[in-house]
Amino acid sequence: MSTEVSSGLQALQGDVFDVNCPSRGVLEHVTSRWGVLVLAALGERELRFGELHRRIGGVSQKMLAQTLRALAADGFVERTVIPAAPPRVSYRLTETGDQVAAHVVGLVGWIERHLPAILAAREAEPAAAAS
Amino acid sequence: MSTEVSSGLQALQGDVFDVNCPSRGVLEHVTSRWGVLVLAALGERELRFGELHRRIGGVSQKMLAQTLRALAADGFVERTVIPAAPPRVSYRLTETGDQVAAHVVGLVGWIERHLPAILAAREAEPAAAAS
DNA sequence: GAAAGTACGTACCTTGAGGTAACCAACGGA
DNA sequence: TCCGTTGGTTACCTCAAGGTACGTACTTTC
Repeated sequence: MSTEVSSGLQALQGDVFDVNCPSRGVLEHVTSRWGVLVLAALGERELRFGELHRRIGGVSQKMLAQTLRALAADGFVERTVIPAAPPRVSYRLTETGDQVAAHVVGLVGWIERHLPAILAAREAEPAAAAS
Repeated sequence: MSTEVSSGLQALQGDVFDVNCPSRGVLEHVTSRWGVLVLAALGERELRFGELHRRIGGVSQKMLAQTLRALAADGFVERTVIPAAPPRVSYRLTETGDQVAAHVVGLVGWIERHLPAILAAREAEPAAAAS
């Protein structure tokens, strides 16, 4: 078990292999379809809502807002409202957000660099590519 | 555009921010709900189907098989059948799989270690935790 | 001889992720 | 005066992710 309180002491860390561990939730926010891309985009620099929307191809405003809310709730992203004529909102990574984003950017970068090799392997193998 | 063939030259790498880039598919296999956990589990050592099933809390046999098929198709996981009485099947990371898994393990490990801090931040903030 | 373990495949059904579209409020510009 | 921009929210609907359950084929164990 993980992060047990019942025994009187907090676990020092989580265990993603445990179904009930709250780390599962955090992991799913971070590795969600749009969560990864938001973190990767904000890993480059601070961005406004519209900029994020344009940067991440295919996101709807709804999902972008929802993803940002989840990441903000976990303390990875900070939301700043610039009180201007049409109020502009800026998003940047927090200190902890910067650390997760570093891992995410590393993963994403690896995939981008090795994409040709992966694609080649796909066609070579007779295995079915589902999902 | 990414991995363009129409112009006569293969792009050297993908771009996850492009909706049509095939890296999106690979990324979603790797960061899928069970994909992350399978890679993390196999990052520790080679495992049989049943062992994976027991290790990863909450997976159904169906999803485990499906996830393994997708990861095998991308060339991250190698399937080995041991021709025994009830044929046993073993799964291990390929060389490229080992590299992605390293990133995934790093990310997962970071989350596990920082879980208490994240949970504390969640409660401190008034933001709504959705999804 | 019945039950259980191993490694799935498949049919069926539910849930929720996620898309579309409309609406809002405030302001600047034509 | 009406339109467009910014950053959303909300309602509605669809489709696929994913769970449950059962079948299979062969073997060991009780």
